[in-house]
Amino acid sequence: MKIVQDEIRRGPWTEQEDQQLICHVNLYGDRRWDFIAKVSGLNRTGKSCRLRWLNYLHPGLKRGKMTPQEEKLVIELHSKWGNRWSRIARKLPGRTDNEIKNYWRSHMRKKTQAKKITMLLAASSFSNSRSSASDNPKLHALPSKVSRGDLFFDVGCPQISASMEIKNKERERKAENAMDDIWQEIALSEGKPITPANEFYTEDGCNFFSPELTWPTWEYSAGSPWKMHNREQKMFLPITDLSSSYYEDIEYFGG
DNA sequence: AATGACCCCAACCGCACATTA
DNA sequence: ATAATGTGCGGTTGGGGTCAT
Repeated sequence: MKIVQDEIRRGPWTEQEDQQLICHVNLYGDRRWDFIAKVSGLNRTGKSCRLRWLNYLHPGLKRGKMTPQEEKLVIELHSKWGNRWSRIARKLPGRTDNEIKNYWRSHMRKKTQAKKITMLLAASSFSNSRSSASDNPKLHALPSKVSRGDLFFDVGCPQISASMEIKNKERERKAENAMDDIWQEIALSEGKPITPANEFYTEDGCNFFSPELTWPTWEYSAGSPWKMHNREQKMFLPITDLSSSYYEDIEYFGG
């Protein structure tokens, strides 16, 4: 006889699933995700539960737009550490690695594109004032939609904008997806070469304005079925007496 | 108003590493 | 010592929302 297992659920979480997960994390702590996935009755994988908790349900999360300070810090830290999103996230209280990663991809790319345009325009007008933008193969390679309202600055050149309505958008999109290109572009636009992420790394060297992220963690009492691993202990700074008002005490944020 | 293009972000995947049995 | 299991991380994808035409 074949045991038919309930199919593992995927995709967006419902309000009810969220409540169930919160309830069980409160009971068992935010570790043993496979266990939580099983006992909660959620037909989700442990990984999925962990991700939902860390990226969405965690009480310490900060929602909303990145502040200019946060943006600056992300840029600074990324120049030091590269795509070490989780490490960068630890320096931004309430922000997740996923959030920073997404932010970087969307916002930094736009910023880079905008910079590239100004550089190309400057180069174009300097090197060859006779040729039009449409003659310039480099300008053909520019993204077709750079003048959206949320761009970091206004390109402000209607002739160029018109010339940028390029036909082969598919090719551009694929090119844009290459993360390495983005880093190269950023390095170029900043006028400095890319350096290995670890080269300048010191844990102390990044105290800009944010204090070390202190994620709330769970008390592991003697009676608790869970024990914190050495690795995990290292991940969290000591926090005293969270037991009484775990959620209420979680507030940081900013400077 | 309809449609297509694009952006944002939640969620997934695969891999690597740590821990446990 | 090692296989199995659990967790963390970086990269990628897909769907919904928004904007431009």
